Amino acid sequence: MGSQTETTYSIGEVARRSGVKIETIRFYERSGLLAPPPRTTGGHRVYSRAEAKRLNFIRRARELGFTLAQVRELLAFADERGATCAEVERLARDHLAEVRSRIADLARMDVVLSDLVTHCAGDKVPECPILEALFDERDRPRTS
Amino acid sequence: MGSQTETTYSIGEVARRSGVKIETIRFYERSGLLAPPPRTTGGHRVYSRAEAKRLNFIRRARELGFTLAQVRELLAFADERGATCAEVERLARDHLAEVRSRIADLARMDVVLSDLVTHCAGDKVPECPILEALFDERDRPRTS
DNA sequence: TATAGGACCTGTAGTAACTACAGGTTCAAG
DNA sequence: CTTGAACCTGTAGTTACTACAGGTCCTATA
Repeated sequence: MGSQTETTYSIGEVARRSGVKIETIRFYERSGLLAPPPRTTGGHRVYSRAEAKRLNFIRRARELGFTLAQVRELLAFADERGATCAEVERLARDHLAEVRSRIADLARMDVVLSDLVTHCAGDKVPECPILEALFDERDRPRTS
Repeated sequence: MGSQTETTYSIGEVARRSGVKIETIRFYERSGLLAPPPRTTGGHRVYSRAEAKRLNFIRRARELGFTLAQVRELLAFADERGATCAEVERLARDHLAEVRSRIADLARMDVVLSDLVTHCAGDKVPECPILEALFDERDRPRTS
């Protein structure tokens, strides 16, 4: 029974180390992404180095645009330490496809908006071409 | 007092014509984007052609990624029929900048994700390079 | 040891922009 | 007059947090 000196952190410390805000950490705990940590006698959360790593993982995945549901899946794969690499890859590929489709959507908006703002010749015109264009009835989504 | 024959529409008709769902129309009314329309004696909403145009405007603006707050502003400009073209242009330019910044964010995600998925060599590896990379502590956001 | 004040606690409500009910009422066709 | 589609209100759920309010705890200093 050697008394191991394990480094522990308060929620504020773990927040600083992982780059995830305190409120968000508590939110992740409520959401089941993080196991409820042990507490001090006074009720303060006590974290180990492992939680900091886990939070870092979550932050990185979120920065890459994974949803929390996807992060949950990724963490499940990571937890079950098995030959699930192919599934992780599929998840990442699906997400990449999603990201590209969002880029395509935004690129379309860019084209139309760029066109609109170039047609706006200062404030000399009584009728604003931008407003006109928006009132226009073209491009109704197809009614299936 | 010539009795004018004004075409009127039910909420369902106006929804079909504008491409905005019924629930969304009611939501827009609650949100103050649409004035509460007159009702039949039974309480059903009665719309005129003008509301259909307005809804079409909202839909087009939303498709271009304007927020409802921005749509509210655009509609206010359109309502006050004045020399506010420059302000409309500013709003559109600001939004265009926002769209481009979102594209840049997504493009960065694309780069990292593409890199991750190419490093994943099927299921032959015991340790998944994607998970490894996510656990990695690089790229912490700067603590100001 | 007392105390100040920063860090922490819970629980609730707010954000954006809808969407999805439940449980009713009205309208229009036959 | 009856049926059933369309409409009505009001509330709650979604995503991923963020922002309180109103407390309690921890720790460094005097």
